[in-house]
This record gives sequence, structure tokens and C-alpha cells, in this order.
Amino acid sequence: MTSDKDPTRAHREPPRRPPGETGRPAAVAQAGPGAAPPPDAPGTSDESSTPGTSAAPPTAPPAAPRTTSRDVARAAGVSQAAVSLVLGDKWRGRVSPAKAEAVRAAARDLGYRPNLAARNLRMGRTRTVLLVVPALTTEFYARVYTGAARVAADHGFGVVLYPSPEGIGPARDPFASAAATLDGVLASSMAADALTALRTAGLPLVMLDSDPDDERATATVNLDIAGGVRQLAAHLLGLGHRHLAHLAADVDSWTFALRARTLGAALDEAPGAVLRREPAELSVAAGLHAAHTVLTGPGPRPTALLCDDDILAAGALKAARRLGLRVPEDVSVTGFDDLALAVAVEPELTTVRLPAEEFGEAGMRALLAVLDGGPAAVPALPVELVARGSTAPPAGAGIPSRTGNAARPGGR
Amino acid sequence: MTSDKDPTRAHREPPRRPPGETGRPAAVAQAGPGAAPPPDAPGTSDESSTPGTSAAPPTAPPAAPRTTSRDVARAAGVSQAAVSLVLGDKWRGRVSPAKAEAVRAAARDLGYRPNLAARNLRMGRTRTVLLVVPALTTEFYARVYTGAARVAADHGFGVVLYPSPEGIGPARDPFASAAATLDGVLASSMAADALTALRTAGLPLVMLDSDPDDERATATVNLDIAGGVRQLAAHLLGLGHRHLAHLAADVDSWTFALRARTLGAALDEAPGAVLRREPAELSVAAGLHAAHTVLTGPGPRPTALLCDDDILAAGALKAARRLGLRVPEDVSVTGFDDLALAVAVEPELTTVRLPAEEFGEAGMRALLAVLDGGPAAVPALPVELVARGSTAPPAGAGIPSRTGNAARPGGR
DNA sequence: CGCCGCACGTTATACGTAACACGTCCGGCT
DNA sequence: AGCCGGACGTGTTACGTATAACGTGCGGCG
Repeated sequence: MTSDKDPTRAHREPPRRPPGETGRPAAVAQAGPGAAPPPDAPGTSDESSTPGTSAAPPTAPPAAPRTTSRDVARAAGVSQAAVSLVLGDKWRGRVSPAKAEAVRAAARDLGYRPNLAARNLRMGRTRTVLLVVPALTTEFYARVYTGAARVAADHGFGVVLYPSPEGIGPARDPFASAAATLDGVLASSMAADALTALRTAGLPLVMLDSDPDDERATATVNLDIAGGVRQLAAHLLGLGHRHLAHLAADVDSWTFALRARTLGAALDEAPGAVLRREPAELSVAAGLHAAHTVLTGPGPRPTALLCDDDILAAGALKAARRLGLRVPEDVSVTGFDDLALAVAVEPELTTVRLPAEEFGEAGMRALLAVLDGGPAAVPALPVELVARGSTAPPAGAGIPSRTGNAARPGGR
Repeated sequence: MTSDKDPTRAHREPPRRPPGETGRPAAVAQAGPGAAPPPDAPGTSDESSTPGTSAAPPTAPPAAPRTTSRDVARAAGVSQAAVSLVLGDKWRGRVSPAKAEAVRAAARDLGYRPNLAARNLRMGRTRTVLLVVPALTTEFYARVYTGAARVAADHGFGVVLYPSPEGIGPARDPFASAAATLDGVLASSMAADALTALRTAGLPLVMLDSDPDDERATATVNLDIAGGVRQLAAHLLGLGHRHLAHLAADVDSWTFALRARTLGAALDEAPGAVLRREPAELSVAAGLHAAHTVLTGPGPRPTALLCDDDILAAGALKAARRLGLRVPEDVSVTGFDDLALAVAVEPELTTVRLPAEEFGEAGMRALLAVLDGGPAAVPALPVELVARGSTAPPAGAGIPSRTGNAARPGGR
């Protein structure tokens, strides 16, 4: 007997579903009996009129009673435990091949799908990790996601993506209780402030693009941002530029701080080089404004603008054009990241290509390693300078060094 | 007596916890006694060298034994059920205010977080919905997400974002069993092919930007794309353009098909208007190529290029420049969507602004309505023509209609 | 005076799965 | 002959939560 017949199940179970199956449960469920009153169901007051869309087909799917492993067991003539073993692929010497096949057939016929909620509860693990990214810059992190998701999938993990709040205040932290639903977290340091609740839950946390000494992280994975900045500096110095301006992202983030620091250090070593820093938010408009400020400010006009981001560089391009300056003849402009934008503008941007997908892959590998208990050691990923049309020797320069393209820094 | 003392629990329960409470359960929990051997811990064989980052701090977080509602009950001197009632805010006449407060205090002191996996299993609902978007275009859907997540949060729901596969083949459908983890799905029709498994699970599905008659959807929510296209056509016709070219997104999608259809219809009504269609993938390079083809093709050169997307328009701008054509003097270019890119290029794009956040909000509201059992009726959201510098009367035009800016289509 | 119902709680399940701890044959070894 | 151990399974339990069902005293009403 398969225990499903047991008499102890005297008590009736709760009403499985609200009665309505097709008809009209509409209004009642709305501000229902006692069901968790929606904190406030304001709806921003859009009185809907003229229904332009939507349709409820005749057949309203009436809450299919999911088939459980016990159903499969019954159909295959075995115990529920056997089903679990077979479908879990650990039946080596525990179930006869014949019955195993019967189980698989029954599962297939019934369209059995294991209930993940139950499995998660039982196992205490979910094979799901969270990827937290800043909301601001989407293309780069979209690619990071792609790489991370690929690696995760290869290991049987799913990835939940969370573009960190902005409209959604941290007040309403969506992960207050999510620890039971997640095995680990991969997060950009730029979105780290959204992580307070997750930290306290003690989840493994691998941080991207963050200070290796960050106390919050179990491990960190980085791009070789400093190397990219040095390549950029060498490129411009090699072209003969000495008056530079840095359009610095006005974001409190480790990476951007590192860029500023590295750039400063690189120019300190170059005799006669001067650098002006101008902060700007990460938008085209802000880049335009900052570049305008720098190009029209007092003192000698910079001959090259290093922008922390391709978006800023696009703004700088516009500023130059409005001032009647040609790029790159009158002023050089560089970006960072190598987004699609970099080749959409005219001239195309000299920039630093960040291997976004590889970054995501490396981060996910590190996280999975941590979940396996091993320490995750990951070298900083190399980046690459991509010289395009937005940089050239400055107007007054002789023949700088004989190479117009100093992609290789040459003498250290 | 607080139920933890009950005699009926005669059977020995398995070792409740590995003995350690503070000391060292670390390794044991890892690949513990019999605990689920990791299916395969390959690590994809990247022999890590030169650890550039990562660090395992001295204290390895030893799998914190989560505090349960029973722990809270014990601390507060009540039963577990009472804890559930109090924290679930349904203790109106069931628990004395004093005890209720004690429960809340205990929960706070112990840092209790309800186990979502258990709650989900018990309730059969997760208060979580999935948002499926195409991987290609990120900025637009990032904004859709923002709107959707805001509405969801206001109703106590979480949103899981899934940029539909590409690198991740549909073969490895991440949602094969996720039905138990999700209450519903909001999906762009462009990503609908990733939904096979979800459909079969019978989850409520609200589709964005899709054919209202789509059988797969429980409901649909749309932008007034057709209206936008008509505004665009009226704008260009009003400026005097008669030779138009349509750079059509080479994507099999309802929205794009609708754009083509509507544009054709609009021009059919305009005497003397001719339209050429050129398909292109959604990238700058493809837009460049398609525009080049159209501008250098046989017959009279089009004076206006309607692009299905700002990205394509950026490519068209580049093509015109390379051919020595000025925009908008020699050729007008329009985009669609009004992405950040639209104002990053020179000249800035005349385009159709899609209210992405409102779109996400409307979609989520519709989905939540469906989950509440009500039919979701949503009017198509209005869109807005944004006239910028990339459009002007064609070279040979007299004085088109006296207004250079036909933002208001005039006669319907 | 008897009993209803309210205020206040507690007990007992069940959700669906994974896996531990037992059983039962049966062939083979000492 | 005794019995060990492998093959083949099944029974049972627990994961942590939400809630239906079941008790209690106690004040008031008929």
C-alpha cells in the first residue's frame, strides 16, 4: 500500500482554490476577504477607458492540479521514493532498470515537473543565484549577464537578474527574505548599496569591479581597469598630447576612483603633462556640459578629453562640434567600455574595450567555486585599447614619435 | 508548555544539526556526510594562475543555522502558530496585544526572516512574476522593467527579469520547472519563443507588444505603435517628402510587421508617395549598410529614411555622411523609440518616443489584475513624435505647407 | 442557573520532495 | 549449514510555514 490511503487524513484540507473556475471571481479577489491587503492599491489613479486590448479566451485555465511525484509513482507502480531516485539519477543499484524506465515513461506521459518550491525547501538549496547590476548602464551589464548566465546554465544553475533600485527605493528591499530562494549573489560594486539585507543573510557574495579588500565580499573579480587606463594614457601621450582633461564619472564607485587615481599616476610620470578633472554624471547631456566647461575654461585648452565612459564621450563630441572644434584635428576624445554607441557616433570613438561577457563568465565561475567550498582565485581580466577616429596628434605637434597609433605603450 | 516538550514525538528525530553551534561546522556542511554530492564539480577546467584577486577572510561563514518561526515562538513564549499569525498580521482577535508585541520583539531580536521556500510551498503562491524581454535591445526594456518592478513592489510582488536566450539555447530552458516558483509571466512577444515550457505550465501570461489575438496570451498590452507610425508619416509628408525609404527591422515580430503595414497604408493615401523597403538587422552596422544600399540604389534617391529603431537611424546617419550627403538638408532620417542614442548622435534624431516605463507599469498592472482573477483591460498607450534636427523639407521642395514642424498631424 | 460565544491560544496537519533507515530475497562463500 | 552482502525496494521523516480545527476560561443573557 502506498500510504496514500492512510486513514489519518481525517481532517479536511483547506479550500484548494477560490471557487471561481471560469466565471467571475473578479471583484471579490480584488480587495478580498482577509488576503494580505495590498499595502496600498492606489494604481496611480488611471481610470482606464477605451479598452484597446486584452481578451479572456473562452477557456480560462482552471488551475491545473499539478501532478506530483506520487502520481508518477502510482502510475508506474512503484513508491514515491523510487520516483525520486530515478528522476534524480541516483538509482544505480537501487532500482531495476525495468522499473526505472517505467518511471521515466510515466513521468513523461503525465508531464511531470518537479515542484521547485518543495525541492528548495527540502534541499535547502535552490541552484539559483542573483546577479545585481546598476540600473544606469545597461548594455555593458546586459553582456555581463549573458556570460554569467551561460556559465551558470552549464552547471545547472539559474540566474536571476536584478537591476538595482532607483525608482524602487531600498526601503522596499525585495530580497529581505530571499535568502531561502538564492544560493549566492554576484554583484557589481556599483549596486552594492542595494545589498544590505542580502549581506545579513550570510549568502556568499562575489563582487564585480570592486575593491579586493571589500569586507562585504566573499571574493572579488575584476577587469584590469588600471591597465586600460595606462594604455589610454600612453596612447595619448605617444600622440603628443600634454594638456589633457578627464571627464570623470560622478559616481561613488571603486572602479571610477581607480581610473582617476591611475590616470593621475600615469601622467605624473610624463614630463610636462597637465591634467584637469571635471566630474559629470553618466549621461550624454552631462558629458556635453562638462566638455563645454573644460573646453571653454581659463588657461590653455586641453587637446584631449578622456571620458570615463562612451556615453560621456558622445556628449563631448557634441560639445566640440558646437564650439566649432573638429575631432580629432582640434581635440581628441576617448571613451571607455566600447559600447555599441562607440561606433554609432562620428567620428567613431577610440576607447577601451571591456570583455563584458568574459567578465560575467569569470564572475560566475568564481561564485560557483565559492559555493563548492573552494576559494575562488581569478586573475584580473585583460582589456584592450581600440584606436579609432576620435584621436590624433594635437594641432601644434611635430611628428610625435613617428607612430600615429601607440597601441603598444612601448618603453615602460 | 510550548509544544517542544510533547511526548507524542516518540520517534527519534534524525540528528537535528551537526553538533557545532559556533565552532566549526564549516567543512562538514560543505560536502557533508551524505549531503547531495555535487552532480559534477568540474569547474570547466580553467587552471587558475596568478590569483589577481579574491580572498577568503579568516572566518569562513559557517552556514548560519537560520532562525525559524519556532525559534521565535520559543523566545516569545508562544506557539509557532501564534508567531505565524502575528507576523502575518492576522491576529486581530486571536492573540493578545501583549503577546503580539512580544512576538514582534523576539522576531526582531533574533533577526528572523521567514523562509520563502517554505512559505511558497505552503501557500502555492510566490508573489513573484517573471519578466521576459528580448536580449537585443536593452535600454528600452530596462525602462520597461523599472516601471513594472515599481508597480509590482507596490503590490508586494517581486519581479524576476529574464533577457531571453541567445547564448543560452532554448534547449536548456531555465523555466522548465519554475512554475512553482512563479505566479505569472509578463513577456515581450519578441521573446515569446523562449516560453514554450512556461506555457505548458499553465501560468498566466500577459504579453507586451503582441498581437491581441495571440492565442498564447491571457491578455495583451500594447503601445500605440500604429499611431506613432502615422504621426511619423504625416510629419514627413507634411514637410514635402514623397520619396521615402523604410529601413525595416529584420525581426520576425508583430510590432515590426505592424509598423510596415501601417506605414504602407499611410503612404497609400498620400498622392504621389513612393516607398521602398529595405530590411536590416538591429545594429548600427546593418543600418549603415541598408541605408547605403537605399541611397545608392537605382531610381530617384529617397529624400527621407524611416528607420524602425534609433540604432538603425544612427547607422543611416553614418551612411549619409560617408556618401557626402548632409542630414537633414539632403536627406531626412527618423528613428523610433527615443533611446539615449537619439540625442547622442549629430544631428539629433527625430523619432517617436515610446513611454517605456508606463508600458511596464501597464503591463504589470494587467498581470496583477489577471492574478486577481479579473480580466485586464488596458488601452493602447499613446506615443509621441519628437521632432529634432534630423528632418527637414527635401531640397527641391517649395514651401511645403508653411509649418516646418508638423508635430500635429492635422487632418485625421 | 445553564450555556452561548468571545477572547486567546495551541495542536495538528499538509504542501511535495529527498534521503535515511529498514526490510526482503537470493546467490555464493567458508 | 550458516550467514554475509548486494540488488531492489518501501516506509517514514523532516524541511518551515500557514491555517483549519479544537480547547479553555469567563462574563453575560435568557
